[in-house]
This record gives sequence, structure tokens and C-alpha cells, in this order.
Amino acid sequence: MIPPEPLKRESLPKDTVALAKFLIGKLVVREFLDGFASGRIVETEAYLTNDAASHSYRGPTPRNKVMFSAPGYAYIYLSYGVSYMLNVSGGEEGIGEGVLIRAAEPVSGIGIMRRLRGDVPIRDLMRGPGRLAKALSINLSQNGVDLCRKGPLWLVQGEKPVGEVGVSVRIGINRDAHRLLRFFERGSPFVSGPAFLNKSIASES
DNA sequence: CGGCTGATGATCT
DNA sequence: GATCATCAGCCGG
Repeated sequence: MIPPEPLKRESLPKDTVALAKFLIGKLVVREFLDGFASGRIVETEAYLTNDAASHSYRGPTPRNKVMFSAPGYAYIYLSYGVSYMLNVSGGEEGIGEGVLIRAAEPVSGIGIMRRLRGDVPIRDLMRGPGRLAKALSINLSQNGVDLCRKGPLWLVQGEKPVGEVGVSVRIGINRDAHRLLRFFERGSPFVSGPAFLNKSIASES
């Protein structure tokens, strides 16, 4: 398989909420020594400035500094000491925002991902941010990687048309918990989270 | 199914 | 020392 061309940074929406919606249907591609694996993004969450749930809320630190970079870089951190989370930096340089990639539909390299995740159903390979990272062997060594450039990890345009995009509150947070900053492809079986969150349709904007 | 809980470690206070 | 943007496994219905 010839790895497809990355998204151009200029094509990424400046607004981080718009970026979170934009990323639905895009592919995340991972390079391995013996091939590639990829998934079609079906669920994202936006983390903004003035957002108490965001790691960037209290300003830059060594961990979150990638959130303050230009758009399209990988912000990766370890959650609960157990799972890695993959985010795409958003907002202009100096603005601490990002988009958490929460789930994807496996597209290629399913054998590779099964080797990393165990003998789980395809539906569960990338359903949830920690599972997605594990399926792509993502860890801190990809933190700061340019996702708009071929390398260990990058983003490409998807081919399948995107269905209706739903919106809900974010999962697993307590502060600023009411904000509607989670986006997902309605009806996709590859979306994580409880069923009651996966119904509503995103309002026009 | 849905609900609960322990594991596990970096980060920041 | 407290706080987590989670997950797998176990339990009950």
C-alpha cells in the first residue's frame, strides 16, 4: 500500500470546534516497520481555552506545551497511568486548544492492530481513545509529531462520505461538563460512549 | 446488556 | 498527596 498524502495544514479550520467536526471522516495513518495501519475517525472532543476540563486551562506546562503550538501536531499524554490519548493541536500558535481523537473505524492494517490489541472484535479495535492509541502503538515518543507530514503518524483525507454529525457533552470529565463539545458520526457502531449520548444532531453553525 | 471497581503512573499543587 | 480527557473484568438482572 502506498501511503496517501497528508492533510495540508492550511486546510485545517482555525476554530477548534470546527476542527473537531472537520476531523470526523478523516483517516489517521500509522507507519510500522512492516506496513501501515489506519482508521477513519468517527468521534472527537474539543478542548478549549477558558475550558476548565482542558489541560491547557492553567497555562503552558511541559506536558501540555504541544497544545499551544500551531494546528496539526500530535499532543499525546498518559491517562490514568494506563492509556495514551491522541490529540490534534488546534488554534493558532500560542493558543492552547486541541481535539481528542476518541474513536475510529478500522480501515487497514487490521492484522497489525489485532496483534497489538489482542483478539477483539473489529468494532472494538479503536472504539475509545485508549484502545485507539493501543491499536496504533501510540505512546509518548510520538508527542509533538507533525500530523500534516508523512512520518510515524499523520492525517489524510477520507474517501467515504461523512454521515450526520451528532453532538453531546464530553465523556469522563467533571469540570465544564455541560458543554457540548463532543462530536461523532451518528449511527456508526465504532463510536464509544453510552447509547443515550449518541443520538442528538449537531446544530447548524 | 448496565453498573461498579481496581489498576497504575505522570503531573501538578 | 490528590487528581485524573480510561479500560478490562466481574457481578447481577
